[in-house]
Amino acid sequence: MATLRDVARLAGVSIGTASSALNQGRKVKDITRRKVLEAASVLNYRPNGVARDLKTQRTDTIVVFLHDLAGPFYSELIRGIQSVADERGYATIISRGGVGRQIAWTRFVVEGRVDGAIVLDPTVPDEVIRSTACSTLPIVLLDRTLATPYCLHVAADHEDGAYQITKHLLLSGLRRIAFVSGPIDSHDSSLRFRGYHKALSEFGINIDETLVFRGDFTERSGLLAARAILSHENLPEGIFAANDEMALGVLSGCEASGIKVPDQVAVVGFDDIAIASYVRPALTTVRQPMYELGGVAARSLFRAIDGEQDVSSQVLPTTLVVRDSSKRPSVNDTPMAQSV
Amino acid sequence: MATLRDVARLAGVSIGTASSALNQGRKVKDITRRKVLEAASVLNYRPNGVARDLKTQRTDTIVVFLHDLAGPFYSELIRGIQSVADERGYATIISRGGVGRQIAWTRFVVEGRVDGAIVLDPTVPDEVIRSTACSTLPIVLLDRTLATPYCLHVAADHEDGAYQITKHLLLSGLRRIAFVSGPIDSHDSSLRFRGYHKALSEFGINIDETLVFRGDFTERSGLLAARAILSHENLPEGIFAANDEMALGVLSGCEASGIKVPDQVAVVGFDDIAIASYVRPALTTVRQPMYELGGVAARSLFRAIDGEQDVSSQVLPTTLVVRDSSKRPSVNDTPMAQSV
DNA sequence: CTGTTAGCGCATTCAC
DNA sequence: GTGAATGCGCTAACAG
Repeated sequence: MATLRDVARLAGVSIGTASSALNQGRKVKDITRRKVLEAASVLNYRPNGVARDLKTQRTDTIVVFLHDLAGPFYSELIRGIQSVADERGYATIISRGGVGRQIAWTRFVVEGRVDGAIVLDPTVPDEVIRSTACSTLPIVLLDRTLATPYCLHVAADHEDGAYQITKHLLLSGLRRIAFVSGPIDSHDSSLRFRGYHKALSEFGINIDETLVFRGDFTERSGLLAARAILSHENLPEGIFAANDEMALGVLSGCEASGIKVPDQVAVVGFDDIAIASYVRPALTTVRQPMYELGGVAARSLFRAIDGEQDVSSQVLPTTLVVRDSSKRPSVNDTPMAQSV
Repeated sequence: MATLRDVARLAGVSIGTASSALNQGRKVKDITRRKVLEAASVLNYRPNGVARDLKTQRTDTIVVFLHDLAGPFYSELIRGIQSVADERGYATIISRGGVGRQIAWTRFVVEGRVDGAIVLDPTVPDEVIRSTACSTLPIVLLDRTLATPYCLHVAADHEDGAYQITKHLLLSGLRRIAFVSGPIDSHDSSLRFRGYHKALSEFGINIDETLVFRGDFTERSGLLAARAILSHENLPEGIFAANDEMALGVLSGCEASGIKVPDQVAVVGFDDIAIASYVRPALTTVRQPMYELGGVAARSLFRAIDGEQDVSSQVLPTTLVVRDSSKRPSVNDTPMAQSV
């Protein structure tokens, strides 16, 4: 592989001149530039990025850590991030969770092969983040908070989303509403539960412990929860699953038991995954503004990279998406947003 | 940020010794190593990966270029790739298409910040790949062929998959089968058409040009194709859409026109996306072994990185997935009961 | 076992 | 405008 030195030699100039001819560094006579460019082309010269990064102490690259790529909204998130990274001429690299996450974390974040990181992966331990975030490596946390320097937070308003969707059920006249939670250590799930709780309180309803079930965000756990719920002596009127996957499981469970949704029981979820609008009945849910979240996260990160000190945490609003799974036969509902 | 020199000084050893104490380079007396480790810990030392990459001329990183992340099987592909990259201690970075693709391509591939690349993105021009693939940067192409050195190919057997699914319809007694293609320049779509053609030929049926429609792999184009097809003077008995998204559009089109699937017309797709099993009727389709494809691609890439010369192209078998959308009434099926 | 030294390839400062 | 020289931080080869 040809190096800058080879190009310079062939062009009959110094290495410094070759460098500034190739980049827009200092002024170079037009003839000289042409010579250098031609030599570079002849030798099929490609600058060595690693050497440049070492010299300039910048990589112009950010990394995004995702737990999994399967979710449909991750794509939106990435698009949002990229839209602002592209503008700045930064490359965006995506790293998926799993076994290799530690390798990637070490390589990119700890060993400084990127200028900043955005993390949406609950399995990255707090302490790991705390011990790596620093002035040369700011980190933006999505859907999680962690009070430590050089660490910013961006999140959708899960609590409000849960509040809205619960209220939607309450306004439809439902009162006995079951809740299927995510894993016990899920921050999102707690916030959603809080919103659920808040809406009930406003209607003077206390949490009925027998109507709260624990899932783990998988479809299967939703199915199991549905079985438990449907075996309850008196059926709830609504079921709020803390995410759509579980809501799909609940739907299957109801179908298997011959319970009609929404006539006998309304079912709602959270996230608005793609399948939500395809399943029958189409699922009422809450949509997070993933594209915007990505954009805001990236902008915050760049501000931190630029050395701005106090970039505050940000919370973005969610949207209620009303579909068939919560449409009561008798009630006129008030659709806020609409489905595909 | 502390450097190796700082650590060495604090530990009272030479920089070379510090280096070999931190890595598993050469033998270091246990006491010395302990001193170095402690100094590193005190200074919160982190090795500079960029400097190391420059020195060692390796990055231990591969990049995967994907057109989009939204597709559900991309996640599987990545998992397959990672499973083998992880084993080798390589980091896997994912790069999405779009505006930033050029930035990423230049930065990672051209400027040598990775050791190899896997490309599943039809929008990367052939010439770009041809001009960058070299001994220091082998490239594995997924679902595409390009005869050029240091460039390998891995693909699912699209033709055979299409052949199988068409034959499945033929064996169900259908004869007039429409085909909805992808974009004209899609290699995948051509191969699928070829399989369709081959199956028909075997049954002594010639291609009926009036039954071939062009789509662009989007759901919307499937819907449009369905409209065109259903306006045909005599309805076909089956519709083979070259991918599932379009098949979903066809399904919508049939529903909108009051055409019953599969009773009046069978509809099949290709890819087995997640929604395929949720839609009603559930979609008959062809599944690509994405996880395996990823694994095979990564293994081939590593072989090339290791300097092996002739790594041959590989083709992996697909699987027919029969669901309701192709079940003819005569085949004794109860359209009343449904299950996931 | 450990210290010294020479680059990896490039951008950049200082002379001219 | 251009050339020569310096060093980014590290690994590895060479000497002790």
